Amino acid sequence: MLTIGKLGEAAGVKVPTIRYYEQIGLLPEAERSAGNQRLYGRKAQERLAFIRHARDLGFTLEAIRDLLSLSDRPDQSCAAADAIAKAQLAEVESRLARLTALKTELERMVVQCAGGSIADCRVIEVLSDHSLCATDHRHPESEVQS
Amino acid sequence: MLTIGKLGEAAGVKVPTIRYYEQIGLLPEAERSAGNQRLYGRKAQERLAFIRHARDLGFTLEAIRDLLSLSDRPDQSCAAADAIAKAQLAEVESRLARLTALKTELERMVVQCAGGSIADCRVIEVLSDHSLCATDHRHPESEVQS
DNA sequence: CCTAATGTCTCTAGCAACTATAGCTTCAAG
DNA sequence: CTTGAAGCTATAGTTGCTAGAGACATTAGG
Repeated sequence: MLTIGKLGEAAGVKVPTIRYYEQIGLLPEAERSAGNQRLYGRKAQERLAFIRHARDLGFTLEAIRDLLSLSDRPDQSCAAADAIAKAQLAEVESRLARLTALKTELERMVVQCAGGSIADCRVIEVLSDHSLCATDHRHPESEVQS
Repeated sequence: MLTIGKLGEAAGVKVPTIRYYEQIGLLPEAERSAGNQRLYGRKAQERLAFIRHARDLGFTLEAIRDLLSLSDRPDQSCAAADAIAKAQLAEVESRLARLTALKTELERMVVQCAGGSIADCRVIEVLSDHSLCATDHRHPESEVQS
């Protein structure tokens, strides 16, 4: 049995984050020691590793919640898990496309800057006027994290 | 003079967002009509367009605050603006690198899924075990939005 | 066995950048 | 003159944590 600190160390997750995951029901309530400290066994360790890994891949906690509940029912079809992963892939692809456009625009901006005064600064100028942009980098959908 | 609704429409920014920008001091306090409604002139319109455009390019509000104060002093060197833009470019590049790794991993995951039951699901399996991954996609620094 | 240092506990508040809600007032059209 | 849209303020919620306060638990050294 591991204390929360050891568990966090093992999984690469900070202690308050583990407590937070428990609080929002992503991890079950931990067993407690005589002195009321949380104790974790191998199952909890695996579950946390799963969460960590999915977070690293950019899945939201909501998606992870769904994936975890799927993984708890090994006899069911994996279509749902597949769909979640595909949605995440699509999300990542769309972010990639957008970031690529941003990169292009920022590069143009930085390269064109001759280093004079603000009055002639391309950075400020381009920011002031979208029509100076080569690509259409406008905010497409809502985007969060990662 | 535009009302807040018209301004938002013109700039592609939602009304509450404009009020929020005013609240955090990114936009100056607007003039008011006799009936206490906000009224905006061309300067405010340009400032909001600048903000919107910079947000679209992924700059944080803090960076935008700096860029705006730079653009208010046209006689100064543009080195600072250049540095902000370069930092943003670096940020975008690092996010791109990470997202590219994520995409690779998610594709592998999705392609390998044979569509059977959860028990044999590659998606779940890979999430359970990082050593099944081809790339090192571990969370490098902190990352936000965009 | 005692003490000091570290670890853990709960609870609350804060971060970015908004978005949503409630309950009110003002404005423009018919 | 009335109705409905748009505006006002203020507060709370979103996501995924992170930081802090103040109290208890555990462990290592002397």
